[in-house]
Amino acid sequence: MSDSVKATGIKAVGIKDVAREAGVSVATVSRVLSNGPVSDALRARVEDAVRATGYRPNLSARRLRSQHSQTIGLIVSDIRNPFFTAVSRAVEDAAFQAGMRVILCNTDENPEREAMYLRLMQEERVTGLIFAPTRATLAQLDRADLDFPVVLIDRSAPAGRFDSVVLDNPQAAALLVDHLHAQGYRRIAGLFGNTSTTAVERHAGYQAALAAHGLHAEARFVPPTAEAAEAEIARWLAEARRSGAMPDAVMVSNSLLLMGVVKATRTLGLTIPGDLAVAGFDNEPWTELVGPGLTVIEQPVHEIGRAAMTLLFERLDDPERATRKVVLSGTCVARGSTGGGG
Amino acid sequence: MSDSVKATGIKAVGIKDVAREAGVSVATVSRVLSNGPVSDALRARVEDAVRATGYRPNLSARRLRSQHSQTIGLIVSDIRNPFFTAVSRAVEDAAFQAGMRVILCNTDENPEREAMYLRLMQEERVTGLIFAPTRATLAQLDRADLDFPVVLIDRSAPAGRFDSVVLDNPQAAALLVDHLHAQGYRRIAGLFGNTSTTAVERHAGYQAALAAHGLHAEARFVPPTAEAAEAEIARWLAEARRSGAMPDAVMVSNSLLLMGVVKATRTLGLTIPGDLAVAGFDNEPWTELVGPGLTVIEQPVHEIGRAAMTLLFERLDDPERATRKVVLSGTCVARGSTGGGG
DNA sequence: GAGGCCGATGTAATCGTTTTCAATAACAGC
DNA sequence: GCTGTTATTGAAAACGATTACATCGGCCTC
Repeated sequence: MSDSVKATGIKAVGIKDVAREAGVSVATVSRVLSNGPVSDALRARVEDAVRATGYRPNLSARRLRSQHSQTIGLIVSDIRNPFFTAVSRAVEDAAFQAGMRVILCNTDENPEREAMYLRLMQEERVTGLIFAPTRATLAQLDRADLDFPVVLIDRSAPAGRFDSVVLDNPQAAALLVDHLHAQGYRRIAGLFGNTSTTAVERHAGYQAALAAHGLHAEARFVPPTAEAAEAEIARWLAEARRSGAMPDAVMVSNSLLLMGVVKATRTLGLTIPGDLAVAGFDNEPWTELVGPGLTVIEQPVHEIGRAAMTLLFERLDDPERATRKVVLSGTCVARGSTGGGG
Repeated sequence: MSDSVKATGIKAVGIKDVAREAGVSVATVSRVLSNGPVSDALRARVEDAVRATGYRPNLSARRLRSQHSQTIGLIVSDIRNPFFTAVSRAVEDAAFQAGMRVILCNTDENPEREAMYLRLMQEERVTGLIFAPTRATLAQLDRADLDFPVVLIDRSAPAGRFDSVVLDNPQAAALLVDHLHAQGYRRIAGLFGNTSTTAVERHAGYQAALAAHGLHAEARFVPPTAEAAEAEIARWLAEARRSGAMPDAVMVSNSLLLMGVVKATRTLGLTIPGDLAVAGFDNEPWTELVGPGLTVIEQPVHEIGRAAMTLLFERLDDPERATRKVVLSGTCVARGSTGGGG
C-alpha cells in the first residue's frame, strides 16, 4: 500500500518530549535553551536529549509568549532598484547577526500597498521598521501611531518624529555640477525624477551650484523610468537644436534616467562627451563600461543600510532619546563621460 | 513630569477587547475575521468594534494555534546578483498575493550559512522553501529530512527528490555558439564559473554545439567574479597572441564574467567585435549600452520565480505527486558585440 | 404537537513556549 | 540546632488567537 511512504516525522517533537527524554521539567529545558541558571549535570542531560530528539523550537510559540518578535520590517519601492538591493543586503546581514529576521516588502511606490504593508508590520508585531516611503505616505505617517520604531531611509524626514538616514543630496548634486564646471562645461541641463523627495533635493543642489557659478539652470522633471527619460531628452535636444541653444552637458538624478539618456544619445547619434557630457547617480558596476565610462555620484549604499540598523537598535535601547538624522556624503567618480571639456 | 509623554496605547488590544466592545464571544469575533458563519447583524457589530478598537490580529498567536505559518523561505547566494534579485521579486509578488510572507536569506555560497538557514526554516515552520543551494549542500539535502517541501531553482537537481525549475543551460549555451558560428566566427573561446552546476551545464552545451559544427572547444574555468575573469582573459589572450592562435570570439557563462571580459578588452585596447566578439548570459539593462551592445542569453527571470512558486503550491496541494523539473528556455538577444563576422 | 435537524453562538480546550511563583535543598551565621 | 539566604528545580499560569464541542432556537416533517 502507498501509506508505507509516510514513515518519517509522524509528530513534531516539542519541548515536552525533550523534557520527558531528559527526565526534567519543561521549565528546565527552556532554561537550558536560553542559557538560564541550570546545573551542569542537568544541562548536559538536556542537551543530549535535544540532540537525540532532533528538537527544534517553535518560533511562533516563543514569540507569542515572550512578546519579542525578533523581526524587523524593510519596506522599499522595488528590490530591483540597485540602491535598495544593496541596502537590503546590508540590513539582512546586520539583522541576522543580531539574531533577527527580516520581512521584505515591495510597494512600487503605491500608497495603498504601503498602507497594507504597514498594517502587516503591526500584525507581525515587528521590533522595528526600516522604510522608504512615498511623499504621500510620509505625510500621513506622523499621525499613524505605530507601536514600533521606524527609521526612514533615502527619503528625507520632514519635522523629525522619525530617525532617518539619507544621502546629502544637495551636496552630491553640487559635486556633479562643480565637476562639470571644472571640466569646462557651461550649459548644464538637468533631468530629474518627479516622484521622490530625493529628486527634489538633488534639483535644489543642482540649482544652487549653478547659481554659485553664475550659470543658468535648465531642469526638467520626468517619471522615473528609462523610457520617459529617453523620450524627454530626445524632445529636449531637438527643441534646443532648433533654438540654437544646445546644452553641452546633462546631469540626471538617478541611474534609470541615466540609462535613458545614454540610450537617447545612441539613437540620435551623439557622441559622449564630444556632443554631450553626461553625469548621474549611483556607481553601479556597468557605469564604468558604457561609452568612455560614466561619471557618477557613488552612494555609500552598504553603509546606509548599516546606519539604518544601528539607528534602529539605538532607538530600541533608548526610546526617549531625540530623533537623529544621519546624513552621509556621496563621492564623485569622474570618468570619460565628462572628460572632453566643452 | 515627563511621563505625560507616554499617553497612547498603554495596552495592546486583543480579540477579547473586541468581543467585549461588540458584546459577543471571542469565538464570534474570530469567525468574523475568518469569514466564518455569522449572522449579518453580529458581523456588522463586530466589524464596528474592530474599527473602534483599532484591533490588529497577532500573527504569532494565529500561527501557533492554526499551525499554518503562511511563510515561505527563499535562500539564495546573494540578492545583489541580478538574477536572484529578479527571482526574489517574482517570489515575493506571488507570495503576498497568496497572503504569505517571505523570509529572504543570503548564504554567499557558504555551506555553513546554508545549514544554519535551513535550521531557521525549520524553526519558523515555513510552509515551503525555495532554494538555490551549493553543490555541497545539494548532496546532503537528500538525507536531511525536512518537514516542508523544497523547490530548487537555478541549480540542477540530481536524482529527483525535489521539484526544481532551471534554465535549459545546454541549449542556451548552444544558442550562443550557433549564433557566433552563423556570424562567421570559428575560434570560439569559453570562460566559465567554477562553482555552480549551472556553469557545468553551460560548458557542456558549449562543447556539444562546437562539436556539432566541427569546431575546437577551448574552455577555461574561473571563480565567478569580474576580477578573476578580467585577469584570466588578459593572460589567455597574451598567451594566444604569442602562439599565434587568437580566438576571434569568446562566450562567458554569467554576467559577472561578462563584465570582466569587457573590462579586459578596454585595458588591452581591443575593439568589440572587430578584435574579439563577445557573448554572455543575462539580459540586464546595461548590456544594451556597453560598446556596440552585448549579445546575451535572456533568462525568463520573472517566470522562473513564478514557476517556483507554482510548483511549491502544487506540491502543497498534493504531497504525493511525482517530483517535477520545469526547464525553461532562454532566448538569444543578438547585438553588436557579435556583429562583425570574423 | 413531538422529534429531528440545522445554523448561529458561546464555553473551554488547545497550540508550544516562557515566566512567575512556590518548593526544596544546601549552606552560612549565630 | 535553628533560621535566613541563595541557588536549582518543578508546577502551573500566561501569551492571543483558533476550533472542537455543547447549547439553544427555529423550522420542517410526519
